[in-house]
Formats: sequence, structure tokens, C-alpha cells
Amino acid sequence: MSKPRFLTPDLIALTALELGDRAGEKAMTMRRIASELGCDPMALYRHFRSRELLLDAVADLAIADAADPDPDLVWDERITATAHAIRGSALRHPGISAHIASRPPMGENGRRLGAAMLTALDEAGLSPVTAVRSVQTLVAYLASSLAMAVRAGVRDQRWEEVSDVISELPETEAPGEELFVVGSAEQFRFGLRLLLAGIKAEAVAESDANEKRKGKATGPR
Amino acid sequence: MSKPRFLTPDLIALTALELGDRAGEKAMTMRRIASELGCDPMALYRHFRSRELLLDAVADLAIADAADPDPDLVWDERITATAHAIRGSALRHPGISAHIASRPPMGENGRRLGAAMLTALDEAGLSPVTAVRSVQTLVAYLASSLAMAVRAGVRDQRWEEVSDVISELPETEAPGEELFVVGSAEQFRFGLRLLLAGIKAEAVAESDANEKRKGKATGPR
DNA sequence: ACCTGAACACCGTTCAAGT
DNA sequence: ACCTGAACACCGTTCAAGT
Repeated sequence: MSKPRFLTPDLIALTALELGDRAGEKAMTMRRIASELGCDPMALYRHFRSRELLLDAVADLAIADAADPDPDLVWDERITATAHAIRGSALRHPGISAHIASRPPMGENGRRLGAAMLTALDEAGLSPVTAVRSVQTLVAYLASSLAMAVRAGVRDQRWEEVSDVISELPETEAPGEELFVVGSAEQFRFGLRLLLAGIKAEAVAESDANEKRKGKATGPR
Repeated sequence: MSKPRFLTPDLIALTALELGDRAGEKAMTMRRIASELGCDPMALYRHFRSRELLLDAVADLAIADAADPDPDLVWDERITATAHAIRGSALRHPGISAHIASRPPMGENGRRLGAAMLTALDEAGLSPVTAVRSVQTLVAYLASSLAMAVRAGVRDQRWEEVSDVISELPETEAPGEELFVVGSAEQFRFGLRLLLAGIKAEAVAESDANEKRKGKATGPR
């Protein structure tokens, strides 16, 4: 409304986030964000070099309220808690979730939550290389689950067709319809469980390798 | 150039795919696709109700050359082969890969390849419900890996910052730079391995449950 | 230093009209 | 049946100018 004398990156990102939540992804244009702030569209370019970079800032802001996991939890519960926290925050801001899905936030909050997962995996006994790879895999899965949840507002028509395929398989009873709600919390939980089982197998393999290596120097046990 | 008297969905999709490969994602506008075909932009709307639906057709076309897996392979190798085939085809069409990532193709080819994975998982002994969930998880991971590979043309500046986090962890040696090439084939392979390990654990759990159930009726073995 | 206004080169899509 | 043309209501971004 009134001309804000002090435009800041934070104020711009917050305004864009609210606009997106209220009016949808497509409403977050430079022109509409500016009119929301009561300034000229070009004023935004004083603070962000492009629309893409502005949206990156909005994406990181959207997950600001995802809390770090309780340090008393064991490592795999900490991973699960962090993943669900990120998913929850992102879905509470539907206007920016598609952007989060395609460009995982690497701002203050993205790095904070990434570090939390990395620390948990370190505690699980993974080597640094495997821990980083695992975090990247978790982030990739999280991003995609988000993308699917966003457009699954109602049921995604296209997935229904998969049921035709299933009924052609041998020994198959028709599964319930709810199975085809892509992006559901239940589907998300399932995929996370698969990944954690894989990570645990990886941890066991690495610790076996370490045992064997140490064994040669100090004897077994 | 000359006015094509017989516009078809296939011809339009093919033209758009080539344009995208040649001139990038943003070049695939209704207006430019039409000018490539030598027709009026509005002629396209006779065959696709919206740009989004046209791009869905292009996405499915892009993975048309991903072959079904060799039926002689064991199930997990078949999953791996299919996933790599899809990734390969998608990356050969950089103009549409971002769209593929955000909306997994459910046209002729998407369904064909989804069915191949589902059949493999059925053979692994998974229940239909678990098999469908697993395919959805695999597709989600595949989609996201694609999205990351697309914009990783050069190194993604933002991921580099993760290395700061790592160096704060205890007992960590600086990992090689190549670790931060997000979307690399190696990173993709790693995530796929995690998921397959998870799926195998799931298969074991389900077959144990079945053994126990049958055991009560027919005795062990 | 920070913001404005006009202008450039585009978009997707609707609608009424042509053949 | 299929395609066209003009028009509507927008975009992101550059550049020169204002205060």
C-alpha cells in the first residue's frame, strides 16, 4: 500500500511466500509481488538478480519452521523426523512446493536440515562419502514426493490407469483405490522405510569391512 | 515451412521434442512450435487442449526408445536396467527432462515401462500392494535424479556449500570434489542400490509372513 | 543508494471468422 | 472439419532517468 522505504530480501521473500500460498504458484510474478509491496517491479531486482533466485529464497524461507530433530532419538528416527518435518513445512506452502521439489533449498534452512541428516548418518557409522550420497538420495526422494503430493490435490487421473496393468498380473486381487493416491503420507512413509533399510544394509557392510581391516591389526573382538 | 495439411498429435509432439533438444526448454512455446510446423499457434489447440498436455505427450515420446528389460535377467537386474534405460532416454532429450521429472509420463511408453518394473517386482515375490508402492518410490526417485542431472550441466554451485558442513563433522576427511556432482550416474546408481536393498528386505519380510501363515495349515516346509 | 517508468520482446488462450 | 488472425491480458528484464 504505502511505499516501503526499506525493501529487504527477507520482506520480499515473505511477501512472495504469502502471495503464493494465497493465490497459487503462478501468482508469484515479479509484477504481482511488487504490487503487493506497493513498489515498482524493478525495485525487486535491486535485491535479487532474477526471479529464479528470488524463488530460491522463498523456498528456503518456507522450510524455516521445520525443526531440528530431537537429539535423544536414535539416528534412523532422526532421519524420519527430519524428512517428515521438511515435507510438512513444504506442504503448508503449496505455492512454493513445486519449486522446492525442483530445486532443493540450499539456503540457511536447507543447510541446517541437511546437516542434521548428515550428523545422524555419521552416528549410524557410515563413511563420510556414503553419508553424503545417502543424504543426496534422501533429498532426491523427498523432492519428488513433494512434487507428486502437490499436484495430487485430488486423485491424479493418470495413475488410475496403472490399475489396468496390475489386473493383468498373475495372482492379483484388485487393490484398494487409496493405493493410487500418489504423494500420500502413507506412500511417503513407505519409500522412506525402503531407503532406511538400504542405508542400514550399507552401514552393516561398511562396519564389516572395518572389522575385517582392524582384525588384521588387533585380532578379532 | 510449407503448410502441412495434416497436423497430427504425433507430428506436433515430435516437432516440439526436436525444438526442445535444439533450443532448450523455454523454446517449447506454442508459438514457436507452430512456427516450426509452419502453422498458426491456434492450430495446435485442435490436437491438445493445453500446452501442459502437449508437453505430457512430448515427455512420453522422449522415453519411447527406452527398451523393455531382457526377460532373462533376474528381477533386480531388470529393475536396474529399466531405470537406467529411462534415465538414458530422458537425458538424451534435455529440453523435456525437467518436465519428465515433474510429471512422470503416463502415456504409452510410461505405462509400458511401469508394467515392466511391476512384473519384475511381482516375480520377486512382493504382494501387489507393496509392488505398486515400490514402483511409485522408484519412479519418484528416478524423476528427482533426472531433475538434478538436468541442471547439473556444470557443477551446481549451491551443493558445494555442503562441504563446509561435512568438515564440521568428527573424524571426517575431506571427500573428493566429484562427490558433489549432484545427478551423476554414480550417485544415481548408489540411490538405486539403496532402494533395491530396501525392496529385498521387504520381500523377505513378506515371504516370512507367508511361510508362517501357510505353516499353520500345512506344516513347515 | 535506491527506486521509477517506459519500452522491448515475448507469452498462453479466447473468440469470431474463414475455407 | 480444420485452420487463421486479431485481440486480451498478461510475462521477465533492460535501460535511462529520477530523487
